[in-house]
Amino acid sequence: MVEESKQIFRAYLLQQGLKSTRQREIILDAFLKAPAHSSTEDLYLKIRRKHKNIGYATVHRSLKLFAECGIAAERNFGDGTTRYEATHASEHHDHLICTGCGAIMEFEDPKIEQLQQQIAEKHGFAISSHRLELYGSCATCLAN
Amino acid sequence: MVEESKQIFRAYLLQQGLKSTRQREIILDAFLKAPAHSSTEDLYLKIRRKHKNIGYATVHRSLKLFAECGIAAERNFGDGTTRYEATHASEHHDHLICTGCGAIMEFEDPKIEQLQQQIAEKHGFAISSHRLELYGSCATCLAN
DNA sequence: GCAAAATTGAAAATCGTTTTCAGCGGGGGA
DNA sequence: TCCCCCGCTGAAAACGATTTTCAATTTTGC
Repeated sequence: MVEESKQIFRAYLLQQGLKSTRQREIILDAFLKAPAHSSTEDLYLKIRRKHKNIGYATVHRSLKLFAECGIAAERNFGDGTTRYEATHASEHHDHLICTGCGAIMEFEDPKIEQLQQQIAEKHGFAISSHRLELYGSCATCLAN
Repeated sequence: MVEESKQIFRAYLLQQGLKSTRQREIILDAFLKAPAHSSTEDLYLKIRRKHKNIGYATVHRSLKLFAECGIAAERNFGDGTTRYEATHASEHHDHLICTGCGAIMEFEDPKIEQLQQQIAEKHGFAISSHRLELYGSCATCLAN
């Protein structure tokens, strides 16, 4: 899956007349290894540890590129920072977010997707994407 | 419904030891009359037309208060600005957002809510709120 | 009315994000 | 291979929305 993402990204660069650079490879590697839902800052700090000369702006620009070519998805859970998630061709999924400890869990439900489709049709609407987030307390936080 | 919201707000102020002021009443009035999904800026400019001496910060602070006491809900549709929506004890609803013209439509679907509940239970999770947004093209934009 | 405490408005600070710009570097063509 | 064009980079500055600061003002309980 990681290799596939890399190939998609490289193909995208080629197709768009963009260049393959050392930095982009480093950032791509770091991104694909990082935990899902990392922020630009998270990733920047992580990369910074090994590569002192890579700038925040470059990390930011690379993440935008990843999102453009489809190997990453931007997420926004309302805490003011944008997070990125590798999509590596996986099924779409939604999120459960614990407002107590900040834990983020993923789930998918075809039935909900299907109902969304029906609602859109009823409004003459063509869905291109959606977001569904459930906020509350996770099992661990409930136990305390 | 408007009256009910006003009473909830006033009760909240009292309960929290906060003060009822001319500005808060003006902003509350304007908020309850404004279109759903107005931004702080929208509301500020609207109020500014009649009350030249009410500051942006006060509008902002009041909206936060409205959200705190439950008569308003913060929304964030990914365009970088926070929008507020009067809840006046209405049923919960979700949003269809047209990425072409920016139109925002509302819908509700008890079946989806129910499925969400089931998913949460499966993960030992207690939902306190959720958001569901469908992005795409509205009927009008599709016709063009 | 008085005093204590909260509120206000303007301005400044802050936060994450995005752009600028001068120098660097990739890679196609000679 | 060597150029050269043009995209890329990093640091810093710009940006836009949000939040805080602070001195003056207003509200509220007594």
